[in-house]
Amino acid sequence: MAATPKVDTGFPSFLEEMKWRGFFEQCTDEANLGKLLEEEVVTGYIGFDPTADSLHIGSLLPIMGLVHLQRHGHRPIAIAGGGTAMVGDPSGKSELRQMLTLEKIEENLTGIRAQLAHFVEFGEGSTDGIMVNNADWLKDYGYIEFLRDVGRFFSVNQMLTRDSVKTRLEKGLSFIEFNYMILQAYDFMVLNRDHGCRLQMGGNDQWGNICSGIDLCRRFNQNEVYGLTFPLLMTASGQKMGKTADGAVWLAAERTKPFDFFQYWVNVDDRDIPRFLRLYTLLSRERIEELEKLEGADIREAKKILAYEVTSLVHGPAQADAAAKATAALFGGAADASTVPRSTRPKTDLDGDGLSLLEALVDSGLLKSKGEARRMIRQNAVRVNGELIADEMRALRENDVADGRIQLQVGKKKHHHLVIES
RNA sequence: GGGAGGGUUCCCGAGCGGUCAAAGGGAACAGACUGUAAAUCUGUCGGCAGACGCCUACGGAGGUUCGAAUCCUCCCCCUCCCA
Repeated sequence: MAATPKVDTGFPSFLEEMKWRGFFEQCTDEANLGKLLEEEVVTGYIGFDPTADSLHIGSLLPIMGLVHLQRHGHRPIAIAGGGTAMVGDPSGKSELRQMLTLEKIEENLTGIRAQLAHFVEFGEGSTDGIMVNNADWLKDYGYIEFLRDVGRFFSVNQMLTRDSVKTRLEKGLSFIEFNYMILQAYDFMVLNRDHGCRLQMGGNDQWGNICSGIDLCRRFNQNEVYGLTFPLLMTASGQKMGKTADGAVWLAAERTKPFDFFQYWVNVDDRDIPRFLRLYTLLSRERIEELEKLEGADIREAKKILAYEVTSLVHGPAQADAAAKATAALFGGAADASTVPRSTRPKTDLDGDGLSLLEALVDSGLLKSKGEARRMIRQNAVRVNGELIADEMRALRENDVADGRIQLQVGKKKHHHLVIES
């Protein structure tokens, strides 16, 4: 079985590239990990939480971590936390999160599995990735048994010193959350034992959990394993990655349309561009350094490239092309508008009194309620076919149709075309 | 188990019988300015209705009152102190 081929990355080593790209926050034993990576194919893993049926931009960073690992000729494991999702990680959260049902988690796993396959080559070869679900070994483990097998290796004293626990001690921490660390450590032990996994990566908030896993591997398997964490990303404006008014930016096309996804990246703060190019694209070092030199309005070029590259990674080149084209049409004045978000309506909707603009704005998904639509019109934010609308009672009629469509616009950035079918 | 303090609109957080769709801040959105950026200024920020207004909201269920987010009862949840 052929292994996924190693890629010429232009970097001397995996760690070098991770550092340059900004993935490297801290590492448990850099010298020895570096040596290991040089000597053999290393299996490394990252866990993903199946809290929704799609991953969002926040997960893109760890995903890219796996991608780079594989490109350097190592073997990535993506572990879906089907078991641990039932418990809930207290790290970085201020309160107990909602518990998920088993069925819901199963459902979510299916979606996530498919998404990860876009990034990582899964298969049987020596450097092909694999995907596992920790529910397989956690779900039916008996409580008493687990305590005797695993619990005895954990010191409560030490657990209490972990940041993830310590910060929650003031607000309160339920016992179930307190156990999360043990479960994650156990995961690492299992992957080490059954798959020879020697490295766990994750966000820096996972540091404590990773360290616990390393300890457990040493005690259980007498194996030396390593941990590497990524920085916890904030945008330049201090926001968590990937949050917009409508919530998270998702990787699933059904949740966040490729066009909107593309737009998210185009609208990124100037200050984030260098970092994002390094973290979220596979562009070469030379190319990125070139783009980083851009200043002022020229940064927009870099943004478009960033948007194209990321969209292409997530949705494929065809979707990225389409989004780029639509963007050019809407913001650059190019003629081709064929890829702008659209919906169709029968011509008869325009008969009689016509179609209420308010309704059209809401139905198209541009705005959430008619009230909001009214407000937008009052604020001079709504345009039909490029023309500013002042009348809330405006109706769309046949003479608004040009070229088979009516163009709706809210604000500067939200566009929608109503395609009229006769 | 006993005692104290809490649960308010996306988040934080005022309100403690009518003038409350609820102060203030943050986030977000829109307008001006720009480069589909940032900063700044202005405006908006539960739903329906052109408007009058109507409806839904202050942990849950009842009750008192002309009238409750505000008072009473029971329940659920959280924090703290004692055991």
